[in-house]
Amino acid sequence: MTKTVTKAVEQGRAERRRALRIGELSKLSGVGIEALRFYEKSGLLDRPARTEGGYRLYAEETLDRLAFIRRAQVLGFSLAEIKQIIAERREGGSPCAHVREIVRGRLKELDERMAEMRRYRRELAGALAEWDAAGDAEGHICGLIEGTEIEHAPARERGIAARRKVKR
Amino acid sequence: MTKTVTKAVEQGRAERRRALRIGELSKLSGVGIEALRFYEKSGLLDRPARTEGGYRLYAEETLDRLAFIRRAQVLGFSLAEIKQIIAERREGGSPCAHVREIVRGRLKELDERMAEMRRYRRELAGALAEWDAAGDAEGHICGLIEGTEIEHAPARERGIAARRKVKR
DNA sequence: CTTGACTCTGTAGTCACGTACAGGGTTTAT
DNA sequence: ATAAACCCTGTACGTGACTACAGAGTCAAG
Repeated sequence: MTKTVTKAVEQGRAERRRALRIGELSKLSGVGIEALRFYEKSGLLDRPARTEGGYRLYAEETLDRLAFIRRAQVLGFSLAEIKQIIAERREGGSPCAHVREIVRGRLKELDERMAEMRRYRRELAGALAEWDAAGDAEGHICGLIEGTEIEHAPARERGIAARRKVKR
Repeated sequence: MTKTVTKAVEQGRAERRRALRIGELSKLSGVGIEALRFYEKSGLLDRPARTEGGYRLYAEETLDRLAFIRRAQVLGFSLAEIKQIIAERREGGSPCAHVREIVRGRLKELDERMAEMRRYRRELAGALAEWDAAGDAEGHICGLIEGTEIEHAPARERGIAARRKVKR
């Protein structure tokens, strides 16, 4: 164990200031401990060094990696995509072409989705106004909804895993 | 069994043209069989009549109900909300006040979300343009992502279960 | 009366992204 | 040397809206 500690210290001096244990990394990065382990299991984080006792020892670079992951997530990339990007990078290629492709697709999706949302907003607001004016009639569940045209709901709505629940 | 069949036929003549079996209802409504059973279990569809053998026999009104559900879904209501609306209606009250409330909330959410999406779009498109101009540098995974400001991602992103995966 | 299409119940699995234990072992400060 | 604080693995749970399946029973046509 002294050996490992020494190694960690050497690293701390020579290569990096210090190795982080999972709790420190969690605090510094804002990513929960469980999530860190989950990322490791999912291949988003490399398996870190360990102490003799089995504790994970992260290099400080991991903070950069995590920042990358968070940013990419905020940009709407799924963990699977992020993983792929990282893997491409590791294989020496520049993943940016791929990233660019994804981004272009995302932009297109986004535009479609925003158009749809505008339509939807119009519908909702229109229905609301109408209802305000007319009051509720009998014999149906709610005219507000029943009166809404549906005109064959757009087929999409898949693949925009984007921007869900990236906390903080 | 003759009794039930007779009842079904009476219904077919007197009240409604015919009772639908689950497969027919599924085809006519476009809602999968399993989903229909799931809706029943979730309280979105009333328990239908049954043949002696236990087959579900749906009144044609069920099509209206399903259309209602689909429309509400397209409008961004969750199944839980839809269920509540239907329940309120059954209890004699007009759910429209409640619906209106939900709709108002939805509109607000929607506006926020659209604003966020516009921001996001700008970020993405900006990053893309920048990348196109600058080419890729070394030493990082992808400047496209790494260069993106993150400025503390918006806290929201919850409660807009809206418009996900309403198929067809 | 038999065949094949249909339907039944109940349980389990899917997706994405984690969170929450339980039941241990390790490190560190005193 | 001991207690507090930390960490380990593995599994199960949570969401929302379904989908899949197994194994059994029912219905309509020929």
